[in-house]
Amino acid sequence: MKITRNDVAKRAGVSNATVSYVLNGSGKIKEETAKRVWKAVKELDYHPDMIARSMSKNETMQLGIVSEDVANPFFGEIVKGFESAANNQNYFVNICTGIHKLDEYFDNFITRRIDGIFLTALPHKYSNEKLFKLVEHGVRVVVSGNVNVDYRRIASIENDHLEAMRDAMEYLFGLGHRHIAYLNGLGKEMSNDLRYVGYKKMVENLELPCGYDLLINGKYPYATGVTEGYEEAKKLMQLGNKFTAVICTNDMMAFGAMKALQENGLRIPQDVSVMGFDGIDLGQYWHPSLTTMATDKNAFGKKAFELLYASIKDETIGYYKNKLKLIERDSTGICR
Amino acid sequence: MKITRNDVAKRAGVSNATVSYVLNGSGKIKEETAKRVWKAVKELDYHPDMIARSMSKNETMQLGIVSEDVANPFFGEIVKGFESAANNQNYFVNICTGIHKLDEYFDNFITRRIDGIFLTALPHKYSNEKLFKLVEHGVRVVVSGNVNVDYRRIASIENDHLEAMRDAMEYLFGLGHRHIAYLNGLGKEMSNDLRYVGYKKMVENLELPCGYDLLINGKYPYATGVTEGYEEAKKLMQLGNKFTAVICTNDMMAFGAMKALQENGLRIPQDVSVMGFDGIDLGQYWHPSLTTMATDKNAFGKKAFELLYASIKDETIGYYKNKLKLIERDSTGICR
DNA sequence: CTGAAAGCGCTTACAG
DNA sequence: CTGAAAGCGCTTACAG
Repeated sequence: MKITRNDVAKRAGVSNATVSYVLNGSGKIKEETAKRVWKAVKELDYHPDMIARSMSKNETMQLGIVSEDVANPFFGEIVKGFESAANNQNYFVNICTGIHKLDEYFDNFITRRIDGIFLTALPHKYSNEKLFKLVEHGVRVVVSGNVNVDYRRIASIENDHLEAMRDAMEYLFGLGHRHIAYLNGLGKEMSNDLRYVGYKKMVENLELPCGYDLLINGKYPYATGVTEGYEEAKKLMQLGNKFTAVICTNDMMAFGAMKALQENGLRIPQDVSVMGFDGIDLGQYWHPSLTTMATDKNAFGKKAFELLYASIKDETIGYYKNKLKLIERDSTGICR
Repeated sequence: MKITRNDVAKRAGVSNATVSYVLNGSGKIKEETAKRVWKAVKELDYHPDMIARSMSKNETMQLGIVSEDVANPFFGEIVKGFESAANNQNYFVNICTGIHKLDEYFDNFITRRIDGIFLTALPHKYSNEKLFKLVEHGVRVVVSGNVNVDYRRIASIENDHLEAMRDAMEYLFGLGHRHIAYLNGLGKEMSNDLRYVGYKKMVENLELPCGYDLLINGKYPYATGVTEGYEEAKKLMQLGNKFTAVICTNDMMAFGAMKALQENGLRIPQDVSVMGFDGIDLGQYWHPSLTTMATDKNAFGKKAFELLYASIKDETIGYYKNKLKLIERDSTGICR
């Protein structure tokens, strides 16, 4: 038989309500009564029932995090930062990999009365309409990677990819590079990634002679794994245009790209410089180690939770723009 | 105002119970009545409340998966396989990173009435006693990586590391290697990892002249990231003993080890062969690509779910031993 | 084939 | 300072 509050109450010789007050620290209960209650709890090995609590409190203390790709260490680190901060406030977090249609997840969040979610999936996977529906049903949302959402209605946290791309391009420019390629993890039609936008802008600003000839788009809608980096680098080489540096949408792609370039006898960085985005740990062990625009992933996840928490507690719709930092390593060098 | 079953019932002109029967497909309801109910559901945009359902059904349809290190792609893939299979049976899965003390999580599982968990964390993080307590409280468990647990009481799934290590050693032996090092991700005191046991056994069986001189233990209790591989390889070199091949506890460690070896001017595989365990995708893009003992991660995760499901549905305590497969790539070669 | 009603285990205003 | 009781939104035997 399951031990309930009633059992505890009986054993402690008090009422149901008193047990609640003691356990939740609400109400003022005589210390001596409280002691009896705690004693009964221990003796019976009583575990409160959160389901029943959720029922009456109308909050579940559960949060969801929808992440595009848990197998990418980049997201893994963010998730850790988020979860750690959430646990400190007694939230339990559900991680959803987004393999299935997100619509199903969204319905699940409503049906399970999840208090809030952190949504890092790409916008093409869901409609903003669905997002608002979620909010209407009482699920708080913090979004990342969706430039089209109205940030006055939905809290959001973004990497400042525009600025980061500018820094990356200026860095390579400073090393003498004028033929800089960009391997885009997104399909052609997806113009909502600011790295893409930033790249095109910087090609103009720096008046690069290559123009857009070195821009390789990926699979629609989105694929940024090692494999894609490898394949896009192959495509770039097949084009036959001159290039001396390659920027990739993320580090994983950069790993794949390096592999392809090396297989073709190109030395890094002597013949071609390569850089990525994200700053995952692995980059420093790659051969050669990877220059990258790094995000402080732990802080990012923590900040995401804080925005969500603020949204739950006092309806605050926050917005946070995260700055990336250049980490210079061995995969980039002076243009010869 | 929240829309409930009562609202639907009223609108459809039926009772509360009838709505339940229709939505759950239980009971025999006239088709024409059912239609009215579904119509009302649509019109009101009604979402059933799982919390209330859990309350009366005494099942939450939530599963937990406790994974040592979500940032390692190896676990990420397993998680995906598990989650995918679970979703097909309408389960929702919570992924727990195990950053905090697992005891807290365990209490959480009870308190939240999680139907079952897949526990892949290392045994030193929890006591078997705690595990049994979980089961007593109605939480089903499938465990992995705990050789000490009684597999007649707790369902489990294990990689056949003993056999895999034998295959790995015989493979290297066949290439002519007689001085084979093992970089162990676990601390000295942890003898419950079968790779470690298998290594020592094979050193004996093959009568390797190196004996145990090339066995490097890791940090207590457990650390198998790139960094550890790097550091242990350094230690190995400092020892000054002759070695021509290196086996690592997992692929991530192998990456770090390769880096350290290369930094010391050793060529892979010309001067030293390196292999890992796991078979993560990244291995094929490394430079040189990594020879490894691979697990079918998706299948592993799926199987884990099936064991858990069987345990929930009909109290079956299953056991499954997973076979690894040698993937030969460029990081290993004939001993010169 | 359908409805009235008890029950799941908590919380919390309201009395006292 | 403590208790009796209503309520949270479902499910499901039991009647009819």
